[in-house]
Amino acid sequence: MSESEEQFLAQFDPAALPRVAVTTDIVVLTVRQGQLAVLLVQRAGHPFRGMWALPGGFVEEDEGLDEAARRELTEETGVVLNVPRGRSTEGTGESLAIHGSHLHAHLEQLRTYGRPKRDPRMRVISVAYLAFVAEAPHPEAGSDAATVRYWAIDDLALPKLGQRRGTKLAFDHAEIVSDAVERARSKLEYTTLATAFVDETFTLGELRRVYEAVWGQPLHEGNFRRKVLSTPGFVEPTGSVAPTDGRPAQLYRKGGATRLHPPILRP
Amino acid sequence: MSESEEQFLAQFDPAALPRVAVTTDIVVLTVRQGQLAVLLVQRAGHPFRGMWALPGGFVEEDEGLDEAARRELTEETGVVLNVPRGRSTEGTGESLAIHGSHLHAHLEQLRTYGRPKRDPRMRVISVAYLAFVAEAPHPEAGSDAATVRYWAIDDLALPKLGQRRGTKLAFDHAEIVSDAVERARSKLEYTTLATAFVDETFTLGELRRVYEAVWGQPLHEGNFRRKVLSTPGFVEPTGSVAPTDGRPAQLYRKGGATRLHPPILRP
DNA sequence: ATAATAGTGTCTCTCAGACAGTATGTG
DNA sequence: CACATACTGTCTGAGAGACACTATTAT
Repeated sequence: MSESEEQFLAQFDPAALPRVAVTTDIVVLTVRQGQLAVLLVQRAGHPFRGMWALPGGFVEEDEGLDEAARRELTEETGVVLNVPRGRSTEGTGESLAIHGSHLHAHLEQLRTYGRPKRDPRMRVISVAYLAFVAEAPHPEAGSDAATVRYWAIDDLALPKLGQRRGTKLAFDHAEIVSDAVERARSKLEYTTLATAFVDETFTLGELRRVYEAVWGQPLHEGNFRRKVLSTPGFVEPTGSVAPTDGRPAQLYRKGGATRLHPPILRP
Repeated sequence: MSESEEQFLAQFDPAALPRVAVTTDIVVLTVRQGQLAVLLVQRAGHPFRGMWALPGGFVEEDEGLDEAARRELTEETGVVLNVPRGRSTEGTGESLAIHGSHLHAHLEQLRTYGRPKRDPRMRVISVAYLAFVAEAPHPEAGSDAATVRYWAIDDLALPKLGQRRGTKLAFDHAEIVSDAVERARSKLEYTTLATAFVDETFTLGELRRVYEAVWGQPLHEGNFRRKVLSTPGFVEPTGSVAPTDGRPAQLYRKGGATRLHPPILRP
């Protein structure tokens, strides 16, 4: 009766448990042409062959969840995430490379989806991740996917956001993208993560257009500027300027702050 | 080469995938004696026998994740969650029964933990849930656990919250509880979920003490009252009063609002 | 009476929304 | 020049922090 832990572990039988698979799916969001967009792959194999889906796949034996998300993203889209230093469990900023060129990126866990019949192959639990990246050239397809491209959120059928027309996605990926967009909208209110959508240096106009694309509505330029500059650590001036369609603008880089106190609330 | 989806599914072999188990763990938070507290069970079997842990266990074959969380909670603590109507995928309010007496409750997914060696038995992915319940009598142990009790958060060793002294928890449960507390603190800022910690009718003093317990600092009574009453749909007066240690107080019930605009920010 | 909590009123400061106006580039 | 965008200044109203004061119970 009084069994040791070693004895217990030796006798433990994993085969007695239900057969489940664990996958990760990654929602890579970016802003391009003034619109919020998501990176999708067209499925080369069954199930849902030919339909558009989130990049993702099965988690391997001794692989962390974040690690699996990064690996699948690379395999299917060519997008490479470089982890700066250890601590892979939290949603801290990461650096992203596409075909060698380095950009900002942010990766965090979104939510886990486990409805029993969501995958026709077997019981699959999917841990969804959310990444914010700066605008980048269209990636190339990896080994597991036929085609890769960014889709504007407005061109997808996402019931939760009230968009019923548009391209239908595989599995429950429309729901996942919808949750990701809502998370992104909320994150922009309370954190400085808008800077993850722009290049390393950026103008306040570029930063404002990120907010406008994610929230889907125009912001007042002067008030936005006042708000951003009055929040310590949100952005720091670099001293250089960048040309625009009008007067050249000061360039800024991301500051040390992570959370916005007080937040910038959606209008 | 051009295989039908039926053929593909018939040939699909789940045994080729790594062997993984999926569990749910539930962080039940409540406020008792002015302190934020969490429901823990003392483990009756290996691994971590004798240590305190979150209620939870393996997800079964055709069972949704939310459903598994509720079932494990009941088996280990006697706490029964009644789902009001369908729609079990989102973090909407639910009703909770302990030994027959009904109370409010709220259940939502917290985050998924999947570090490769977090469970010595095998690779285990745990989907953690977060529940807010009103103060209730101590539950009784269920079949799978020796002892059940609420622990004040301040009496646990939670590194992320800066508490290094106190009871150590099994697995990575200290990290999970820490994340849950941070989520709860944040939710009280932006949502009306503080009402999930009190009875169906409550005084503004009781509601304020929820905020004070979760945030760990006193709030200004008059300003809190003004803020809550000026937010439409946060609370509605019932017309009756309740005795206190001083002047009797008006009773309120939860209103229809879910999110707070603008939020009540932590001091 | 005092203690304790509920509830009201008000001053001030910060800050967001609105808007006007100036600055500096391009065609 | 017109046009586009960057940037500055100011008015106003909403709301949070601080504080004083009144109300209603128990002991």
